[in-house]
Amino acid sequence: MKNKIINLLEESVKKSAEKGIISESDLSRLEVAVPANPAHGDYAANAAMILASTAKQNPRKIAETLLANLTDEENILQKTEIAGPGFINFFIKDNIWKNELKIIEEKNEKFGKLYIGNGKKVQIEFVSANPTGPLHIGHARGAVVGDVIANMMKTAGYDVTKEYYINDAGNQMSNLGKSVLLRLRELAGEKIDFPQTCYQGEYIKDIAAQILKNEQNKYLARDNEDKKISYLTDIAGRIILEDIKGNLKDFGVIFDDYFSESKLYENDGVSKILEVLKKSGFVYSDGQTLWFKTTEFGDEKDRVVVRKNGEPTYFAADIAYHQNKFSRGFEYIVDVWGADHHGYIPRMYAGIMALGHSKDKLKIILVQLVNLLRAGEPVAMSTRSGEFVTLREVLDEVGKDAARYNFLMRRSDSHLDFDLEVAKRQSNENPVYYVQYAHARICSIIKMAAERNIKLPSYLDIDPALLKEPEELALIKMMSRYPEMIEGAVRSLEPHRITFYLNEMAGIFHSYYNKNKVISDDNNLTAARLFFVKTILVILRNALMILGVSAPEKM
RNA sequence: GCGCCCAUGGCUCAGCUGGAUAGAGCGCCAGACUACGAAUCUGGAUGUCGGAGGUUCGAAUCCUCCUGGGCGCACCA
Repeated sequence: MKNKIINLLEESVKKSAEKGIISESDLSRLEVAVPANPAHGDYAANAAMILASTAKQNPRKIAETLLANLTDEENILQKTEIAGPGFINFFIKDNIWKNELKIIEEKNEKFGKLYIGNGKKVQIEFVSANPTGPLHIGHARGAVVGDVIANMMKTAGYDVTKEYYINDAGNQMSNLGKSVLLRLRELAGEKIDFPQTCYQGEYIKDIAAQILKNEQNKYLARDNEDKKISYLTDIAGRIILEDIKGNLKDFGVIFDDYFSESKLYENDGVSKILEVLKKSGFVYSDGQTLWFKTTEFGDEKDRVVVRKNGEPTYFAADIAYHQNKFSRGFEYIVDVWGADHHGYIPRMYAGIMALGHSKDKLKIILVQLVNLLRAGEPVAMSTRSGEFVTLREVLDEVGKDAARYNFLMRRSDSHLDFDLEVAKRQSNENPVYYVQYAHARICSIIKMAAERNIKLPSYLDIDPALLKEPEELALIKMMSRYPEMIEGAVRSLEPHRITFYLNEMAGIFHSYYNKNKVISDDNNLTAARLFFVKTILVILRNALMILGVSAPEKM
């Protein structure tokens, strides 16, 4: 619908320009938006004000010209008006809006699918937590945001791959092996002074116990320590990664790929990239140390890529990793990071730009930390002490739907209070149930109709003119704009727009439900309303599907 | 010290990339089930959009400075 208005306007601008009445100007700033106040029409355009600055004419006069040259071939406009400083307000005929119901019915689960992605290959990388411990609640938010962004982009016609990057090459990993070794010896009865720098969590003991059971005492002797640690690192890493995968799966997050950092080092992959950068002059040496000139791309200082001891840094691997992504044919890359990594952004951009990739091929989404509460009181979280609430615990306690929905209720770059008590409460404080309840209610109505042998009508069976309640019209417009909402969410990569949309829509529906009976003695009215609520179901389902939240038929 | 991100009713947050009179939810008070599901609905008020300038037809939104919070500033990942 919005596109139709834009087309009408563009035609008019062209026509007016040909006639020389106005000088055609940049149309890229042309904006058609839904006004906050419904009295200002279904859509409003700022075209006249935009053109006024270059044309040096009164915006209202330009608006008049544009309207005079507007040809509404499809006859969709009820009226237009010029308002305020030069807005053009468009009022669309009710029957045109109602026509959208037919489209929703026909497209059904495909309603809201877009083609703006055009099959473009996109990779979205998220979570990517080191397999040194279980996922905690902070990872959960990133997991949902990444997953839903992926779903949105798929809906919009992108060819999306979800990837988890495993940092399994650093010394945090060998620290894991060391922690396990020490706990093993402790379990075997030795008195161990367990260092602060090691992983404190209980899960380390569990893993140690498991290994001890399988392999008895072969780690007790003090020989070949490095070898033992490396072996234990490998085993523990695998156990933890399997646990992570299981948790993510139960959270509804399934990755297409798990990409191991160590793979980057195969065939000297990392050094080869550094060699390339050296040749192009972005990498220079300072004694044994290799530096990357990230300052050339706006970073505060240059960054080390190979340490004095000859080992490449994490950053070096990350450059190679991103090059690898491009080499695999991804045309657009989305990284979802914790907000505490924001200082890393200029470096990452420098990395890809030095390798000849345009900056706009990479988009980094920052997800702010989660403030965990229980009944309003902060829950102590400390990774060092091993005290944290895991994703598993959140899932067990509040459930997948409530957890996911709660993480999607704010923009990802703003802090989120997550209250475990509120999230599991089945009450009006919990929007997920508000939306799901609307869905279950409609299912219930449809079931009731079936029990009374009332056929579920299709658009051709009903008289759309009977849908004339204010809530009906509001919902019809809102549903028609669903694809526009999705498009906005995709362009801005903002999943929270979907939850806000759903809350609003469920609100209008509940209000409508309380005022009006769907099933009544009036057969024609019943048919019209049954069909109408059926289309609401379509939108709710499609949107919840993108969020990875279930649409229950009863609750 | 330098850099990035925030600051919107009592609380938690939206505000469609600069638009018209700034919106929800929670909480508070008072009401609505012999009616398709009360996990619902109806009504009631609260704002110098942290402060001060600037940009223009127009600013919560963009620029500068200040105040107050969060986070970064490794040859860690």
